[in-house]
Amino acid sequence: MQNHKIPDETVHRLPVYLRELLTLQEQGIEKLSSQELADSLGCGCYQVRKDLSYFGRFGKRGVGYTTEILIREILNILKLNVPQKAALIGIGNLGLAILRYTGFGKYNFRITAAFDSDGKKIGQIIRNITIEDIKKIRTLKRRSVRIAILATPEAAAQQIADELVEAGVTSILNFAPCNIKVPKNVQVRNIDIAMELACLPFMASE
Amino acid sequence: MQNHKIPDETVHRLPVYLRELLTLQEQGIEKLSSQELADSLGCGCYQVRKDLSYFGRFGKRGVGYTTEILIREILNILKLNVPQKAALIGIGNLGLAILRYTGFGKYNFRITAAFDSDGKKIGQIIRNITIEDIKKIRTLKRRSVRIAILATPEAAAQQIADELVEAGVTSILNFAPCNIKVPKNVQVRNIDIAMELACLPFMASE
DNA sequence: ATCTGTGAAGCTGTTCACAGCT
DNA sequence: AGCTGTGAACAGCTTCACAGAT
Repeated sequence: MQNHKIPDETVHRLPVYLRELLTLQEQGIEKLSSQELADSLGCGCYQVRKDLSYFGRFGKRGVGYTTEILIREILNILKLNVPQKAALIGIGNLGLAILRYTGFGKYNFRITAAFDSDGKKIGQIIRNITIEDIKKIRTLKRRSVRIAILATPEAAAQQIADELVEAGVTSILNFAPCNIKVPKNVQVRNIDIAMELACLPFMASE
Repeated sequence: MQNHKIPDETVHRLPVYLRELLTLQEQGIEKLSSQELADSLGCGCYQVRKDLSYFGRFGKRGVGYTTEILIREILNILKLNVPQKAALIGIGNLGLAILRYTGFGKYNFRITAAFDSDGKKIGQIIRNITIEDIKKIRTLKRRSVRIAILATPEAAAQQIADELVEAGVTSILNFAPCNIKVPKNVQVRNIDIAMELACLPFMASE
C-alpha cells in the first residue's frame, strides 16, 4: 500500500479506471465492487484491486467501493485534484483538433497556451486561447506550465522539445512522427497514429 | 527465429524501428549495427536484436544490417508489403485531422473510406475521399476493408463498433473516449489523449 | 456470506553473456 | 576483431489463493 515500485502499467490504467468510474457515476451507480468495475472494463478484478492497493485501501471488505470516494482518490493519486496546465505547440490539423477538444476538463486539465510559427495563425483566438509566436515558448517557465503537447511536424520536433525542456517543461506528449531526445528527468509519451496502425495487420493475423 | 509467442511489446516496437530506419535511409545510411540503431532510438541493442530474432536472421555476423533489407523485412513481417486499406469513421475535428494527414503512405496505408452521420458533411470530398453516410458501413465487407479508425463521439462509439465488426472489420483503432466491447477475435487499440495526459502529473513526480 | 487487500506463485518480457559467423 | 543471434538469468507484471474485515 505504499510508495515506489509502482508498475508503469498500473499508472496507465488508473486514468482508464477513472474514466469508467465517471461514466458509471453519471449512470447513477454509487457503489460497486472490483468485480463490477472490472466487468465494465473487460479486465480482471484482481488487476483492479492490485493496482489500487499500491496506493491505499479505498474499499470496505465485504462491501466494495463507493464510486465518489474512488474517483476522488484516483484524482488525488494522479495529482488531478489540482488544476493542471498544458501548453500546445503546433496548431496544424491535429493541434487544432486538440485545441478544440473539450474533454480534458473532466480530468482537471486545461490548455492555457498555444504556439505556432505561422504568422497567419499567431494572434488567432480559439476556444479563448490566443495562439502565440513559438518564440515565446520560454515564457512557459514563469507561467508555470510543466506539461506540453507537441504537435509540430517532424522537422521542428527536436528543436522545440529542447526549447520546452529549457523552459522547464517536465512532461511531453509527443505527436510528432519521430523520436525526440530529452534529459531523463523529462517524461515523454509518444503517440504516432501511423505506428499504431502499422501494428494492426500483423496483430490481426495472430 | 520463428512463430508464436512473440511479445506484444516487440510487435509495437517494430514500427518504431521501421520509422527510424526510413529516416536513417533518407540520410544516406546504407548499413548499420544494432548498436547504431539502438543509439538512434534511445534503446538497448540487445532489445533490437532480440526483437528481430523472433522473425528471422536479417543481419550478418561481424558486419551488421543493410538498411534497405531490414526495412523490407520489417515491412514483410508487419504485412505492410501489400497496400493496407483503412476506413475512418467520424469526421469531426480529430477525424478531419487524420483524413488530411499524409504520413500513412510510407507504411503502405491508405484511408479508402470515410463516414459521418452529419448530412452537411456527407458528399464532401477531402483528399480525394468522399465522405459517405454512416449507414453505408456495411459496404466495407465487399470493399474488403478490415481496418477501421473510430473517431466518433463517445455516445456513438459502441454501436458503430458493433456495425464495424458486423461488416467484417478485424482491427479497430479507437479514438473515442470510452471502452468499446468487441469479440475477442477483433483487435482494438485505444488512444484517448486525455488518458495519456492524465498520467503525466503523477509520472513527473516519480 | 461477501468482498477487499496482499504475499506468493506463475508468467512474460528484458538483459546478459557468449557461441558462431564474417 | 567485430557484430549477430540466442539460451539462460533476471526483473517486472499478473494471477492466484486466502487471510481479514464487515
